[in-house]
Amino acid sequence: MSKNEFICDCNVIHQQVVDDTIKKMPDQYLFNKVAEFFKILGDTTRTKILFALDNNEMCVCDIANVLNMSKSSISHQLGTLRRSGIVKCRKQGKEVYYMLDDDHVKKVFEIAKEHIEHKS
Amino acid sequence: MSKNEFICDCNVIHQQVVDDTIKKMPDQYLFNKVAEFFKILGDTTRTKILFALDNNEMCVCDIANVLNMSKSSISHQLGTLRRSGIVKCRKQGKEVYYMLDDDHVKKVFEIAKEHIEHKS
DNA sequence: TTGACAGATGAATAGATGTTCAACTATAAT
DNA sequence: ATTATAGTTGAACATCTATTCATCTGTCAA
Repeated sequence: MSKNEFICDCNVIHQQVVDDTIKKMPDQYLFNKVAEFFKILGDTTRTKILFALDNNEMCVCDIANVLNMSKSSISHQLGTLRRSGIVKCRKQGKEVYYMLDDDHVKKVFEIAKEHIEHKS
Repeated sequence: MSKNEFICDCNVIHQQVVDDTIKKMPDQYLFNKVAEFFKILGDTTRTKILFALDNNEMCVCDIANVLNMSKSSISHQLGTLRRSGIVKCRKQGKEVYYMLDDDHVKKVFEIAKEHIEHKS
């Protein structure tokens, strides 16, 4: 595949607007990162976990009980959240305690709630 | 499936924290809505479309050209964004112009960018 | 040392999702 | 009326992803 190959199957109607917009578009990397961030938040299980951790740090078994889901499933999702830098953990004995590692998540949640309340 | 059936396969370790957290959890409906909102934003094509519409309204062909993607693909994604109340459109002749329909989206994007810049 | 339990992890499966393709509607121009 | 173009839409396909299952590690207690 050539770098300059065009996939688009239709004509430009407003050349000026298209050119200006292309000039202003950030690079692919940023879009991927942004979409990745939202994708992480776009799952019911993960949103519940993050909400549960909003006030307290919690161990895996406690989170599993709050959500009434299997330990394994929760552990997988916590791994995803940890690799994304959204939660962090500390080990104490047999247990692993998870907590939020990003103030941005709280803010984003607030705005999402506003959006939903506004639309409904 | 009974309403009271438990799927969780492990013991509660901190009963007080678990009880308090369950009490504070919003209902299923809100979690679904929040996750749905983020899921919509969690796709590179859609994030690009929203960014492109940040300054100007644009017709489908123009957006397709900016992203160098097929008309059909863009139209499908615009449908998704419209059904979620994130963009709206107006028809003029043969063309359909799309624009952002939610101030919350801009705010959420700002915070996402902060998050990414902070982590990298 | 042995048994029990918290947690992690890879493979497998089932369900969700994005793009393509083809067919369709609607509007404008000849 | 006919033709061309903008846009929509449903089906098909390929890819991605969440949960489950089985297995593994590490820590504590007896």
